[in-house]
Amino acid sequence: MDGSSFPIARSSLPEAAAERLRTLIIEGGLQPGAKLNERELCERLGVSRTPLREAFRMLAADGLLVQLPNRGAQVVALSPDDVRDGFEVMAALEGLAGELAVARVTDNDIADLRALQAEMEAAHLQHDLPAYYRINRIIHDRLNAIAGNAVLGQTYRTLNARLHALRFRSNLNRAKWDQAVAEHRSMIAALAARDGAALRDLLIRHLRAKQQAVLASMNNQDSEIL
Amino acid sequence: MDGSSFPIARSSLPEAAAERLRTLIIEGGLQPGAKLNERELCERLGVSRTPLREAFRMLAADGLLVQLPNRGAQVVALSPDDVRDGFEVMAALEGLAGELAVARVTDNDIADLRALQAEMEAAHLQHDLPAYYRINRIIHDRLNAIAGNAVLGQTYRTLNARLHALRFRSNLNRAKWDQAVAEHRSMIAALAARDGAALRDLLIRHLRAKQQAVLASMNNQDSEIL
DNA sequence: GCTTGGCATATTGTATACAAAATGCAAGTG
DNA sequence: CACTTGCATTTTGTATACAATATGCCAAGC
Repeated sequence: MDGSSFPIARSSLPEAAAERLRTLIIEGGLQPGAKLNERELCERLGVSRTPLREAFRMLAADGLLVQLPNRGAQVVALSPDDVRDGFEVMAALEGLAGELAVARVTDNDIADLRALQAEMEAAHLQHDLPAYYRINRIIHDRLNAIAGNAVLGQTYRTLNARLHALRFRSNLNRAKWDQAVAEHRSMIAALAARDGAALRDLLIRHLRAKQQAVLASMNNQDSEIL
Repeated sequence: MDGSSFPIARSSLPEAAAERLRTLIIEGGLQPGAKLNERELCERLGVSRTPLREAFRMLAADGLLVQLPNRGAQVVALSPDDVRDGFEVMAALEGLAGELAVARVTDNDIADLRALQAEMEAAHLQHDLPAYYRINRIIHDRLNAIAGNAVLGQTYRTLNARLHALRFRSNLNRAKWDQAVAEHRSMIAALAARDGAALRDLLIRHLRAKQQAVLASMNNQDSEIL
């Protein structure tokens, strides 16, 4: 592919519908387990059933929907086992991303990440959880971008979307939050030192901690929400 | 999910069409880069365009097809970069499978794997390459099953299908074949010893070797086919 | 009173008709 | 002669009509 092509990605109706539904599912507009009535959704999205059904197939392949023959589609409701399994795979993927990133990271990348880390620590100091989550996500995405593996990036984003469909509020108490921020600082240090094994290890531990927190909040109704 | 439900999986027309196309792509009935004419495929598969298009969406989500707006679908043609990236992710996934399998493997599992290993070595001695590939695949699938992570299994199978769509004939010469068989023996030993780190390491090396072989055969027209 | 059978309704599944876009070809122009 | 331009044809995109299946309700039987 040379740089002279500018493919206009006029997204088709099925893609647009899928994107809209994806957002609704991840942001909670459609609750886990919710049954999706085709005719009703057609009206809400302003498309006919054919493109909507193609969108369903796409989202089902991503694991955001389950389609039961002759009984329609519903938003996936992840079991604790699904969450455990999903985070285990995420940890392996992020670990790989760390190893690959070490081999390709530039000094500019590290400077960018340090700036993001500073923003994140500021959000942490100000107890600004939404900003923290936002920057956190950007940092992880950036790491994946540095890794430069398209298949990894695609797999990561798909699985991440599925886990986010939980709309989990992990029981992120103060101690865990402090811990997570510290881990991020170590990660950037490992990346700057080009220590792939250490970075992989940190990322896997980081994800395991998140896994434990999410699983705990799934079991505890009264989990501490911060 | 309790064990008392027996959902009859009457596969729908789109699913059946997708399965048929998947087989055609993986086994070479449809060559990489081939343009898929909807009307023609409808006749060949005996379905109308609506379910066929839903099948297209499913396969595109699996990465077996690419769909260009207003220009139809075509079988994916993987670049060397895609292959490199794909095998890197596969290695990470198999490594995880090894680590997880160690924690759950039973003595029966190990006995089964040893029997498969013996079959594989017999195929190797008889230079029966198809049988070798078949048993090899069964062993890797079995390892994933023992790992008991549904998300991992799903991700693994999808990516595996995409890589198999290459219909690669790696330049598997005698030395590499001997090496691969020996590696398999070591893997089973590591599993029997419940040594997760060693098994992970072996699996990753094993996949890296395969990656190199496939990449080499992509570059060399005259690669040694055995 | 609870279950079962059958009917009416609603919903999903598939085929097809129509619309929009791309493709290929031929004629015209510099 | 190469390049463009316009038209006919093909192909894809979307909506809708019809078919098949599931769902819910009510009545009848045990």
